[in-house]
Amino acid sequence: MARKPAAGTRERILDAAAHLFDQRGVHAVGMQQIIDEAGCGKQLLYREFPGKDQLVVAYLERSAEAWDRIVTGVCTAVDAPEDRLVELVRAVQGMAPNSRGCPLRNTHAEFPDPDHPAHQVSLRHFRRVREQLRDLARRTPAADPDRLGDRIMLIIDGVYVNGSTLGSTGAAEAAVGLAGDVVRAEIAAAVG
Amino acid sequence: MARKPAAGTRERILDAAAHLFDQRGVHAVGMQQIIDEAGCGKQLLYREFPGKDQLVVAYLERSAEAWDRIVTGVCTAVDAPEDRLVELVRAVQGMAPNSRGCPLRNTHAEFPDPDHPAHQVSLRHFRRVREQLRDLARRTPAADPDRLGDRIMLIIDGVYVNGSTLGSTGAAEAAVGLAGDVVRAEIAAAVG
DNA sequence: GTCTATACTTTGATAGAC
DNA sequence: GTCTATCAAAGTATAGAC
Repeated sequence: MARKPAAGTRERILDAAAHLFDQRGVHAVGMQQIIDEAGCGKQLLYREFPGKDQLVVAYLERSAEAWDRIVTGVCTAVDAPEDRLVELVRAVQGMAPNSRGCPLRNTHAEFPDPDHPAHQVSLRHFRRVREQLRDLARRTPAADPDRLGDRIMLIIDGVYVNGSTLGSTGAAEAAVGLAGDVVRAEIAAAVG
Repeated sequence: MARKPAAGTRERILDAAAHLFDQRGVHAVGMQQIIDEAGCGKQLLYREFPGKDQLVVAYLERSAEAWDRIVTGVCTAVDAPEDRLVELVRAVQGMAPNSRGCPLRNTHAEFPDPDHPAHQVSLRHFRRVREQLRDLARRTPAADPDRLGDRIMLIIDGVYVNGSTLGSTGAAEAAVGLAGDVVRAEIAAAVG
C-alpha cells in the first residue's frame, strides 16, 4: 500500500470522466475518450479503475458527495429546519436549467439491470436522500414529518427533471414557492 | 402503398419491442431479441423499420399516445377541470410503483445527444404535455393557470420518478393530496 | 521504473444477403 | 431463419519516451 504513482491521478481521471458523463451520458462515452480528456495512458486508468463499471461507480459516489455538500452548505447557511427544506429546492432549481438533469437519476435510467453496481449505488443514494429529507423534516413542527420530507423529495425530483429538459420556465421558479406552501401547510396542520 | 404483408405485423413487432424496452431499457435490448420476441423474421422487421432508431421513435410515439389515452380517459371520467388535474396525478401515482418509470423520460436519459431523433421526439412530448396541462388549468378559475399546470407537471414527474425507484411509499400516496392542495391554493388565490 | 501511445484480441450489436 | 460483413467499444499486451 505504500505506492501511489502520482498523488492526484485518480482525481484527474475522475474529473475527466465526470465531465464527459455529465455532458453525454455514460453509454455514449468510451474509455478512450476519457483517456484523451484526462491526458493519461491507458495503463494508468486501468490501474486506478479495473473496469468501466468501477469508474461509473466512483462517478456516482462523487455525484452523491456533491449532493451532500449542497445539503451541508444549505444547513450552515440557514438555521431554521423549515427554511432548509425550501432552500434545498431553491438550490436544485438553480442548477437544473443548465444541466442535463441529476447524474444519479440519469445513470440509474441508463442501467436498468438491478444487478448492475451502478443501479444499486444510485438506488442506495435515493434511499439515503429520502432519509436525509425526513430527518430534516423531523426537526420542524410538521404534523407528519415523513410525509413532508417525501413531498420535498418529490418536488426536488420534479424540478430537476423539468428544469433540465424544459429549461428555466416560470414554472420551475414557482417550485420554490410550492415548497414553501407545502412546508407551511404541514406545520399549520400540526398547530390546527 | 398497396402491399401490406400482414395486417398486424407492424403492431406485433412494436408490441414486442415496447415490452422489452419498458423492461430493460433501449440500449440493453438487441434487434435479435426483438425478433425472437415478435416471432418474425429479420427481413420483416427491417421492412417495417429501416433501423433501430426508427423503431425507438415508433416506441416513443406509442408511449406518448398511451399518455394521451390516460388524459382523455380522465377527462371523460371527470368533468370538473380542477378534479381532472388531481386525477391525472392519481393515475400516474397508480402506475409508477410497478413500472421502471416514464418510458419517455427514461429513453430521453438514454439518448442525451440533442441531434438524435429519440431525444427530439421525447423532448417534443414534454413540451406538448406542458401545454396539455396548462390548457387544463386554464379551464379552472386559477389565479395563474400556467403556473398551476406547470406545478401539476412537476408533481407528475416527481411522482413517476419517485414511485418507480422507491416504490409505493406513503409519500407517493401523499402526492395526490399535494396536487389537491396545489389546485385549491391556486383557486383560492384567484378568489381572495 | 513509471507513464504514454499504440497495436491487438474479443465481444456484441447493427444490418444485409441468401 | 441462418449466416456473414462491418463496426465500435472493452480490455490486454507491448513497445517506446522521460
